[in-house]
Amino acid sequence: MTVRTRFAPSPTGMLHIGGVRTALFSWLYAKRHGGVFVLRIEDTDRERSTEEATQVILDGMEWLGLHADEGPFYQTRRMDRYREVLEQFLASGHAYRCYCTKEELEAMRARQLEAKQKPRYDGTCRHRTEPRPGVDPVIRFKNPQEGVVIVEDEIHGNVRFENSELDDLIIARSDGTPTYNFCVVVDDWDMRITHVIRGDDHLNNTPRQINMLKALGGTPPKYAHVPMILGADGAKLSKRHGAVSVLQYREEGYLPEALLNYLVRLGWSHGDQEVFSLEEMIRLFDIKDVNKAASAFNPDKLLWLNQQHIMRSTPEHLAKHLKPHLAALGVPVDDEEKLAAVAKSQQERAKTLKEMAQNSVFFFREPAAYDEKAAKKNLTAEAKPALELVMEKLGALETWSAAAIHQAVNDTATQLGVGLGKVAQPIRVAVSGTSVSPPIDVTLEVLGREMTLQRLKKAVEYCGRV
RNA sequence: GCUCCCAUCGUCUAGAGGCCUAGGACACAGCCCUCUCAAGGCUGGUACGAGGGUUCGAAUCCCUCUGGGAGCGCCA
Repeated sequence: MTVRTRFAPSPTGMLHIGGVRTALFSWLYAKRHGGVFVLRIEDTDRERSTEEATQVILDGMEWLGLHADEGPFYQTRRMDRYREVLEQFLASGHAYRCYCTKEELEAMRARQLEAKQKPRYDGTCRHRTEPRPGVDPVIRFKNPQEGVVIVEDEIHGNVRFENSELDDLIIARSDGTPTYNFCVVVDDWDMRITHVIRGDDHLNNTPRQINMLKALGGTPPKYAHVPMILGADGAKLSKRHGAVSVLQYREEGYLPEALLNYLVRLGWSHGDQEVFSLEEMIRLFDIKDVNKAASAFNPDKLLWLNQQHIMRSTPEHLAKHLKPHLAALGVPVDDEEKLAAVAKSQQERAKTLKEMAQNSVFFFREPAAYDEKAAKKNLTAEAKPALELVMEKLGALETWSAAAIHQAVNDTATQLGVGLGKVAQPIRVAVSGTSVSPPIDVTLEVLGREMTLQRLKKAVEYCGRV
């Protein structure tokens, strides 16, 4: 049987890393088993669902590369099917119309809470035969009152629920629209989902869903309820630490594979390995190995992993992702070859693409001004002779290569009887405007002879002025 | 309140009875390397929530407690 998994977010809030992780687990599981990954948008709550949130889900999945093999399906377009099953349940006696008013329900709830009981519907309308005038009924599922439901969970093992703990849940509102738990069951069955991988906040819903599925004549899929992600402070994920739109991570300069790597390691591991390529994740990941306990989101480790992935990337891959960040800084680049060379020179010293872009602007545009401290320390009268000499040597170079540049810089230091730093640092400030850049030979090579000499000339003049 | 879930360094985790004087990673501190920043290397501190069992032996199995989380909506 082909493995079929699904990711079924509701577009009521922003897609954040918690959702992305369950999506990733489902996607990985499908890929690993040569299965099918389905995307379904659960938008039955017309009040709270937004176009914007739907778009974030679609864009986020696209950016991360978690492509759906089927879908996106929208629940709002499946209303006819839900109505059909509703009628079927009503006809077969698996469901009934309930005429209890909201006020009555609230009163019942208050009484039960008062008596320190679990609030639940008491089944008043189970045997009602006549409609109640003036009340638009809801439809309730007639849950079995005896016996147990065993949820066979890939992560938690068998979890046992007494049917006597469950009540008759509402599956259609008084306006006739179906509710979440019901739609999920119909959809998962219709879409022939074999593995339901979702947050463990749904574990308690599962026995009801299994009961409805059985009423539908279906057989339960495999379940895997994955632990939730907590904020860095160990509390529930909030906007302060990670509960932001996934797209935020793109803006901040994270590589999609780095975010995925971070997320896959939350609650899952493979020996001591920390860095995983996408291929390794697919090959090594198994839902059975996922931990049961919730885990806290650690931005520092995500940052470190991003750097690891940047270091391991090909310059071309980096260039592709770096480009929009440079553009955002007002530096549109069309020289792909130079962009790749820049990325290569920076990939060992940037934790994010945003940072890389900021530190790479000087390769394309002359700095408006020198960093004050850097200039004061390095563009001094003492540095002037070094800059003049190295400028002369660089100008005379036959080939403009890192090796040749390295030689020229070294020779300058030797000739002047000073350390390499006394020559390299002033050059660095001269060309980049700051005291930080890739190794000076590489920097100059990528920058090109023309811009190098031009900026050195300016620096020499600057040294003369102070 | 009731039901269900969970519990190893600050954080992510390894550990499926002896290999554990508990390993790795992030972060932190120090040192080395060094043209800057990084990267890399080395060193260091910090953890099995508590109490009972079972066993020759328990982080690992069982029970109780404690602590945390989820669900109990005409939300998803």
